[in-house]
Amino acid sequence: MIDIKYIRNSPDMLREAVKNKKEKADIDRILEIDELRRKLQYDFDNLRADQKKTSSEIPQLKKAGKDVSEVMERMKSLADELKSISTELSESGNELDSLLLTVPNIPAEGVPLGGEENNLQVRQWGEAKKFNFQTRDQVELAEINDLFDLKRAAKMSGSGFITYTGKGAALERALINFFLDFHIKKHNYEEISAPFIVNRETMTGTGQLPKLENDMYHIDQDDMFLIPTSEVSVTNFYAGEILPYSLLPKKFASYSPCFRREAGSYGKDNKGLQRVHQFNKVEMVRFVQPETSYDVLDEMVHDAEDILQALGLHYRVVVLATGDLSFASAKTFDLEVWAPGTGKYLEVSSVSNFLDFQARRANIRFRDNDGKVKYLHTLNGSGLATPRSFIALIETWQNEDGTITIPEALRPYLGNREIL
RNA sequence: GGAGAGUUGCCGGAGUGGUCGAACGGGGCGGUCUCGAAAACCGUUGUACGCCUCGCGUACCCAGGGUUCGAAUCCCUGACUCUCCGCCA
Repeated sequence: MIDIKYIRNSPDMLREAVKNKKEKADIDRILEIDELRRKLQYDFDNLRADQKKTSSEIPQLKKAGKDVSEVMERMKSLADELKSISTELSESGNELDSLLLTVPNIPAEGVPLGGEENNLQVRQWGEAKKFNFQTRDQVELAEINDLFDLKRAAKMSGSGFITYTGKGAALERALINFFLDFHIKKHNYEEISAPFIVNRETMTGTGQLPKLENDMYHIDQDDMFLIPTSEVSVTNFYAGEILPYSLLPKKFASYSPCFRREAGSYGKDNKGLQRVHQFNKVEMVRFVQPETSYDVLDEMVHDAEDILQALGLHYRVVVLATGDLSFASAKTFDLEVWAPGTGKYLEVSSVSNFLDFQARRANIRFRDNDGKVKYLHTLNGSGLATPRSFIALIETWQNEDGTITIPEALRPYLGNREIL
């Protein structure tokens, strides 16, 4: 959520942000409603002050044995007037609130303008591996090694679902444990495991709602949602709280399945494990003091990179252009890992700084050193998602005979075997 | 799923229609005392919005409605927590 005062003072900044992010928020209507609401609030406050003052005098008049019928008469009409103003006030308040929820975060300075095509590579690590034999892609490797079964998964759940089998299931579980342990031991994250089903308020807190309602699985009976990422539940862990200064900064690592309808994206890069409705992910979530958030953003990108490096996977780091940035994010880096069999870079991590945007929505504050209550900053990033890491790993570490060498860092999680 | 109890400020906990933003206790902070600390004593201690901005006004006692001139206090609906019973991984 963007501070209404900020919108009031710099509406052009917001018009610009809405345009660059290809959003539809109506800034002019917001300004209009805001002004109306404040006028009504002013009138209401004054009438209310009058009512309270007179009201407190009534018992005294009664005690003194005076006739209060005239005062009562006036109070009655005052009460009527107040009632109608308070109705208008709450109507305009509600409209303002729902309009404010449609305003996206403002892209940070220096973020490239334009759509996906303007995403900018900032660095890369390693290089595309050369093979002296004909490489196979994920699907071929999966068949040879019995790693996953898409047909049978579709039978149970439909297209876009996966069933990992045998060694594939073991490898996937190894990846999850490896990711979690890595962040906990090497980067000092605190492990957390929050619910996978959350309510509407929680989805609104991190900014998925109202915009992305159609992209999420919804449970009608209870009006609950399956989380698309554990960012949602973990960020809302502190919703509505004022955290003591000593608690910050807080860093969580969380494993969860992620559920995405991917409405409208059928046929787009969806071969094998590339784009699925349910996948596993280890997420990093941070609650930090405002002045540190951009440093923390860089740190988190490195935290995610460390994993790819430990697995010996070539990748590049890209800063997202305004049009590719998510609704709530001010600045996002994507990690794209090289998948030699598929012949593409695949997005395996997205690390974002939300500044105080989510904190305002979810009402997460902290008491600063000076005793003042302030909104904190939230960040999160994948570290990492398994399906595409899985693809890059098996394609990068494949051998001529179709077997897969396990990268050393992962061997402790797979019975210390060298070959999967 | 059934029955009951509860939800008040940083915490505990009063308050059942009228100067209640809220007694009292604890904690925190400041001060007196002390070489220093403890004890004791004194003071102070919520968030947000608005305006005629170092002051004043308003809102907030789980949430949303209602009754009333007036509600933390009465009524309705809902959420959550706890206890017991049932069911169950």
